[in-house]
Amino acid sequence: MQDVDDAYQIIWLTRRLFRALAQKSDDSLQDLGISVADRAVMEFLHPDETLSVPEIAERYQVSRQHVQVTVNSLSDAGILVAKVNPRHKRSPLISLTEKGKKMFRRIKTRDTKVIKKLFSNVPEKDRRITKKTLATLLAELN
Amino acid sequence: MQDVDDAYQIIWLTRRLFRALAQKSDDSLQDLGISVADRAVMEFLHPDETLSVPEIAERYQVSRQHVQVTVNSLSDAGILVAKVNPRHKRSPLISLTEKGKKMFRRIKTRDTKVIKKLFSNVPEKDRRITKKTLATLLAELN
DNA sequence: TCATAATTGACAAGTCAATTGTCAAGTGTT
DNA sequence: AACACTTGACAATTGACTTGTCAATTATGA
Repeated sequence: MQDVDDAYQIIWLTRRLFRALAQKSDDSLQDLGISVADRAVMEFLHPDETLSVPEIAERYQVSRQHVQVTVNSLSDAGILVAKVNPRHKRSPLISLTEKGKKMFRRIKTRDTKVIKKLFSNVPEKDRRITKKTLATLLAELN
Repeated sequence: MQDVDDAYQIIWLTRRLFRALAQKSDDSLQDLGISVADRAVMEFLHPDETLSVPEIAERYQVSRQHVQVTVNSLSDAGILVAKVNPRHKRSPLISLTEKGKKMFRRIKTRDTKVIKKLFSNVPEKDRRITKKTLATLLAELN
């Protein structure tokens, strides 16, 4: 059962890693008053996407209600703007404000530093294979 | 920035995969009335570990209070037993009951089937590399 | 050995990412 | 015009955690 053993451990490691990453991410975003969910939404809109809430939800693979809440709070904070959607009166198009773009650039710059350090001991080939493997697994699950 | 790009995607994939796995795991455990957290605790005790609550918490990297709650509920369900700890009157040693062992074996058998299928397109070498990469990242974060 | 510090179970309250369900307004289809 | 679908707003709930507090127990170091 050696074959299943590695598989099993990959799954276990995915859990652990997820939690550790979420923790780290959370810490890093704290001073900006941004949650991990907020960050994810911003990512879909950066730098110049213009999407309705249901569209974001679909890409994020999350309920539209959840996205709605975070879009609303980011809008209140002046990070997102809603522009009239010619195709749907009730469902405006959301995009980053200048403030939002600037903030996301800042977030990404910080992340890049951390990620570089995090992956400093992982050779490029291994990164590619890991990426491919995870993508395969994810595809298999959907 | 190609190097950071793969890294970035690995992190993103870890998130996605975690959620997809949690969903799957949840579905699979539903009929047994076991949560993902319950399962994790059972895993640390299977097949014949005997640990106190704080010890489980340390291995799980989770607060002892959280483990306590799930241990209590699993004990109520007859899945775990507490035996007197000669080294600490207030902190009994926890282990799986026969019922608990049987249940975990069942869970693991089911999982193995799913995992085999899930990894059917991932060659052994890639599994090893993925495992190593994730372990490296996790270690780096702690 | 004795005071003080650390560990532990029980209980409580809160957080965070997410879900499901419902309603009424808006849209598209036949 | 009738009907089904989409959407934003609102509400309630879930699951996996956290932090904090209390009182009982155990470890320690002068």
